[in-house]
Amino acid sequence: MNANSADSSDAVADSVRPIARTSLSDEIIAQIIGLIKRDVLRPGDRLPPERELCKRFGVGRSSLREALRSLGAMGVIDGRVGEGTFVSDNQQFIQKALQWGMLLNRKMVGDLIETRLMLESETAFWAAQRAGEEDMGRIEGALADMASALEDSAQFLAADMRFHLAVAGATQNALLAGLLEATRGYLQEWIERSLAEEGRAPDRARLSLQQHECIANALRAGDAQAARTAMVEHVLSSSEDLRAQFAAASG
Amino acid sequence: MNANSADSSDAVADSVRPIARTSLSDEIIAQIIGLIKRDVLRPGDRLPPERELCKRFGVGRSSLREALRSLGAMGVIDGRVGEGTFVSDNQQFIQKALQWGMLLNRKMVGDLIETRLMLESETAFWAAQRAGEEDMGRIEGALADMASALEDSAQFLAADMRFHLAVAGATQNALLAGLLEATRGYLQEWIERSLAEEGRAPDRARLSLQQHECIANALRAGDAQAARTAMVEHVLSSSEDLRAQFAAASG
DNA sequence: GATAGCTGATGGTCAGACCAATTGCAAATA
DNA sequence: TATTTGCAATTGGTCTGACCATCAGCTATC
Repeated sequence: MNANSADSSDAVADSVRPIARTSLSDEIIAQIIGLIKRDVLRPGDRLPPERELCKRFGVGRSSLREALRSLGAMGVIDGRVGEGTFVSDNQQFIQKALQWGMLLNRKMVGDLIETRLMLESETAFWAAQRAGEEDMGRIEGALADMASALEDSAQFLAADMRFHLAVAGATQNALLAGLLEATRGYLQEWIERSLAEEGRAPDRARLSLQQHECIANALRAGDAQAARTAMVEHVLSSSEDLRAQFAAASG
Repeated sequence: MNANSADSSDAVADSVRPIARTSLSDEIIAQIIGLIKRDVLRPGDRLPPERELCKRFGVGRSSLREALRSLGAMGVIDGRVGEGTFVSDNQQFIQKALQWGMLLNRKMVGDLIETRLMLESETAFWAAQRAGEEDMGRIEGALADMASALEDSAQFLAADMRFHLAVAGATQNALLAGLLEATRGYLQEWIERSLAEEGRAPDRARLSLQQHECIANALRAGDAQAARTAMVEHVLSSSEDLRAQFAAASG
């Protein structure tokens, strides 16, 4: 290779960039996401039948279906045979991601317990600063439900979850709320077992309720530090059982 | 509907649950994930050609390809025409999830900046308690690179990122590290602009280096509180520019 | 010894067909 | 009339076989 050709190839390397080689499916994905983003397609909406979408996009059914598959894998859409394909009501990428991660890496459950402490405490911190009346209503509603379900562990747990999700929502940070919801959703299974196998569920529930009241008070007062502290205390105490449960399950 | 049929249908409702109706693709996905989890397939490995996988799984190519598409959407595998399909070296579900979320919801960038503060500070907290010699080596190596690249903002930024990722790795919590890596990866673009358009990059870099040294010292000392505080300070100061940048871009 | 060109392997796409589940309507039934 | 039964259309799921575009590696050429 002589000096001349070397020069020209360097000049080319600086001014030329690889052309985008996107597959048909990827373009379809981009278009559908665009439709959802621009609210042309809303959660719950039904997409046109595949065969019609093929015509509209001008592609074969394989390409279209592969695009739909990708969207489905991310939980963006959801197909039901005989009915149609629907835009998911709740766009939960992060849940999906954790789901996949969990499939591939079981240790991740341990990490999840740990990460949850951080997520919960920080959501409490920010929720205290940002919760509006509506948010507080949801939070205290969940608290009331917990109080009236001390004997019914399933209902108690459901209200418990509502409480935490309401707090997450009050942060006004969708990403944070999504992360919390995802981790919580995954740990829920273990939490259930932990509560069920305990035997002394009512006692446990009473303590939990008390801790939640503490958190709610801090939120209502707008005291971010207190909210975080209360949440840390709660999560730590509830994590103990959880860890034991997990250790037993994975051992 | 008479009383008898009502009774029986209720009895059925209680004891019968919907049978799992998993599609072929989903089973293929499960099997491939199983192979990866059991280390039969390792990151970087090449899968058999599609046509051969079809025979082995005993399915048509559409089903197989839709399965591969799903895995691809989650970043588990990666197909290159003419070469083959490969298991991704880094399994980054969370990155993928954020990527999708970002496509669908632009506000998420704002949330990301906020969430990053929490992630960074908490990783510092845990890293201080768990960093081994190897981790500290990586961290201090990155710090040295930063020091020697004060004038080269691109290199400085790269070393900066290495620093933060090394800290994340030191937590020994893959989930936390993944979350941090994902958020960081996404903000990197904005961080670059923020540094580039500033003009006074070297000054900015010097301050940044100083803050990183502070963090590294706390980590080396195993002082978790100090590490967190130092990280909060650093991220807050660097976030100011970032926020301005983002506000300008989205405004 | 380097280059251009050929060949085979491989992912990407298409078309048409059939299957299975679901819905909705219409006919048969009580 | 009210309920059940049964058929037909719709729709996602799958299969087949074909063709294209791209890439790696080999081969013949200069």
